[in-house]
Amino acid sequence: METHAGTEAKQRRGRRPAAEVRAEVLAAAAALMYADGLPAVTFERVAVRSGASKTTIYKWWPSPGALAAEAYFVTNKTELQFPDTGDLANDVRAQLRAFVQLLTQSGSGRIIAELIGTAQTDQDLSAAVSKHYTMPRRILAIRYFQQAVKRGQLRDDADLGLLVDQLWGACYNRLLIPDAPLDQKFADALVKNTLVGAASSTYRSLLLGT
Amino acid sequence: METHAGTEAKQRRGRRPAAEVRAEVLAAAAALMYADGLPAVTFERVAVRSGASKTTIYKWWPSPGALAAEAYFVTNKTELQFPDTGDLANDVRAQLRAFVQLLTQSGSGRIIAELIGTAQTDQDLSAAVSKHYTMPRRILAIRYFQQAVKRGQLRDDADLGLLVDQLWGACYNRLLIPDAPLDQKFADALVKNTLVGAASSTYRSLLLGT
Amino acid sequence: METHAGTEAKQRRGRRPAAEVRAEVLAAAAALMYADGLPAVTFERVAVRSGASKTTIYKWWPSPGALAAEAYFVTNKTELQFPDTGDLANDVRAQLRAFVQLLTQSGSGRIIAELIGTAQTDQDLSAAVSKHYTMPRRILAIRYFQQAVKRGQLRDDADLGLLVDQLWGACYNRLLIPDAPLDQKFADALVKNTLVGAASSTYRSLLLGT
Amino acid sequence: METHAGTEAKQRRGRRPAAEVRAEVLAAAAALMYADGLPAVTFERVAVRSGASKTTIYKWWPSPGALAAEAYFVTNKTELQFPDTGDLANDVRAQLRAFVQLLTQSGSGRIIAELIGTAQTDQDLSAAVSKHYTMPRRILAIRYFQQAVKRGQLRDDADLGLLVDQLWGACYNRLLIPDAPLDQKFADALVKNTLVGAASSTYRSLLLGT
DNA sequence: TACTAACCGAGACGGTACGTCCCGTCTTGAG
DNA sequence: CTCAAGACGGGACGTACCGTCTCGGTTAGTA
Repeated sequence: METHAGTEAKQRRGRRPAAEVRAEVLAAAAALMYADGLPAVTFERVAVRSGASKTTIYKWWPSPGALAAEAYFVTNKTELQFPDTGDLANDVRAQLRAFVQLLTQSGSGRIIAELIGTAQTDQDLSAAVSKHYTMPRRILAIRYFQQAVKRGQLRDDADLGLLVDQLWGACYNRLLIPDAPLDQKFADALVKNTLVGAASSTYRSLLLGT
Repeated sequence: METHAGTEAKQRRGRRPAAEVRAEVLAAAAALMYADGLPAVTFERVAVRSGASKTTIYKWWPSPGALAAEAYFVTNKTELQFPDTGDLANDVRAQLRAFVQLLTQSGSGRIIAELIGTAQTDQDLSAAVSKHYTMPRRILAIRYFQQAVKRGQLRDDADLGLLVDQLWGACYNRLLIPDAPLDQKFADALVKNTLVGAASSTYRSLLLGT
Repeated sequence: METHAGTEAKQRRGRRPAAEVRAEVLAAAAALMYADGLPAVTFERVAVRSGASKTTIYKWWPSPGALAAEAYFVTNKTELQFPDTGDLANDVRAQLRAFVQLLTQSGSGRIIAELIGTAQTDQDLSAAVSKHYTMPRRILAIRYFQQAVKRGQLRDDADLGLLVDQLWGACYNRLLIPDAPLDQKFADALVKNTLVGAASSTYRSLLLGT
Repeated sequence: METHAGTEAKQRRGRRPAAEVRAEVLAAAAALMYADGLPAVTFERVAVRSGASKTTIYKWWPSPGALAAEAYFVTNKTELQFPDTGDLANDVRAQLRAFVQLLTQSGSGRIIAELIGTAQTDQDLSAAVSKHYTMPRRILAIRYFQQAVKRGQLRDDADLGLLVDQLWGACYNRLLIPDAPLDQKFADALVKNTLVGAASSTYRSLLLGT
């Protein structure tokens, strides 16, 4: 309690409030991540930068990737919402445009790519990304699509989960395997094709006619 | 021991043919990769296992990832082909089924995922994957789609590159972000929806009618 | 398990008698020491093994070494005695043989060596060893020697403290710096030489004659 | 690259001559040891102070203690010699006085004590101390005693190794277990008693008479 | 054919991160 | 309100890897 204040060199031994430490660790991880990318988020550097000890960090996060993931999610607590105006194409287009915007304009694109990339060899990170990021968004989209089915905008037999992979998955694909550009035009075309299909009318009839 | 000095310990003196060394390095990298995954492919271990020196390996590959990529491509020289029977849906479905098969049944799935994952933080690997793997396959698919346009099976204004992302990209998405299963059923539904669209007939007319 | 919550997990709440806790701590320390040597006696492990908290242990012992020392002394409460039959050589020989026996046959040898060793860099342990172990034995020996002087078996001007170092100290030397064997033969020779000296009779006369 | 010299920040990567590195490591270890005692000699600190990497240090020394030992021996390359003037008592007294001097006056006493102490729980250090320090000195003393036997100054049946333990061992005992002072008076008394024995003349006759 | 010069692979080096263990201090929550 | 349970900062351990650089043996070029 420092009755006689003034000690300050010897400070910082012993226990500090957990919440305080956690916040500092996450802040340090976020700073490193935004500055130098995911590989810069090591337990070692985070410990030094945050003033926390490695022991403490190991107690709370299973891997540097998982720590980075939480740091990202905490600093990017975007409202999870999928506005429903009743106009399927418009709503989805708006969502996808925003998503492409996020991946390309802000610094988030690289970080998300690195998170997903690292998750391929880090089970804990993979679980964290799925639980706190991709899965909630998938569920939200599917709920919206269920409404669209009720409104008669989507076929009754449409595979709603598949739509997510065709729309957002295609964007992730262009993010992670950049053989083709990821932009608004792509988003718009994606929405259209997913809804109306790429087949010519004659071939379409053939496919459905059977 | 070593009564006749140099019988086999000294074997490795003098310079060996570059091609021979390269082959051994790639073989060692492949063995490590299949046994313990991509993180096991380090210059250090490959050097020990292959008998080559680190210096040599550094001369030829810019990063462990790039070495692993080449090791994978060399040991998986699948024929690049896209059989064209004239039946668009069937041809694409066959391709996608084979692709899903590759990603799920063989050990390739994990390795491809790890390669793409690591490529997010390894420019050299990213370039190698694109140049030797994804890009050639994208071009092949687009060429096929161009034939399908000529045959009147795809709309004239269809974005052919986008189709690749919707079909293969969706598969990669389920591989890299495993929130939903990647199987034959998914492949089939993917083909159908990409060609005919998910919109109900009424909403489809609305979208196209305008 | 735990149908009625807290049946035995919560057992350790409320304060337990200090004596009981002390005993458990010492028992845990002794167990660790005999099993894995002195370095295994850490506050951390003793706390876990004994169920006591580190705070408690810190309150009673200044260092792991001091704790280990007490654990050893408590479990080895050998009667402090120096039987006096009146026969100096026999009495001392018996004592020394028993001492060598202790150091070599039982597991005590290693532990005593480690205690003295660690005491070189642990003031508290050094003090504990001296106070509870070496010093009492030194005093006992000196008292016996004083009797021997009175009986006319030792020279009046003999340095009695020095005799302790020559007898027991030599044994400690062979324990701590094992360049030569520590056995009964050594003990016997030690006693003889300490009493009669190593000089030849002529050289002895020369030395004393002056 | 770096055709134009002058870079100096990037220096110190890659390999440096082994001898140079070894010397710097030993110097750093010695400095730490003399300044703060043996516990200050950790691989970590030595690495930082010497500029060498931990990997390198681990390659050459099995434990911090062994490193410290070598650092001590290197900086204290005292001539190994045992001057033989033909006067046994004088020669031994001179040696012992010098030894006591070393242990008490210079800073060596504490270091030797800590080395021997740590050796109790460090096999590698124990071996190093024996091989490079105690054993050579023991042999030297025994050689001298053999000459004294030839000269008729020591009894023919004297156990020469035992004399070492009685003389130097007793000193080590007072160093390591400081229950009694270690000084010149002690050294002198030690020499005398070891040669002529502590028994009174009557008791001595009794002992020998048998 | 001997003899030297250039080259190149084997592997030692500095740097950095990993994950673990321990010490000594301090917050916190159970009694 | 007290005190032990145990979380915290600090720091060392021993290992693995990266990327750089020295060293010494081989080969090729000279006498």
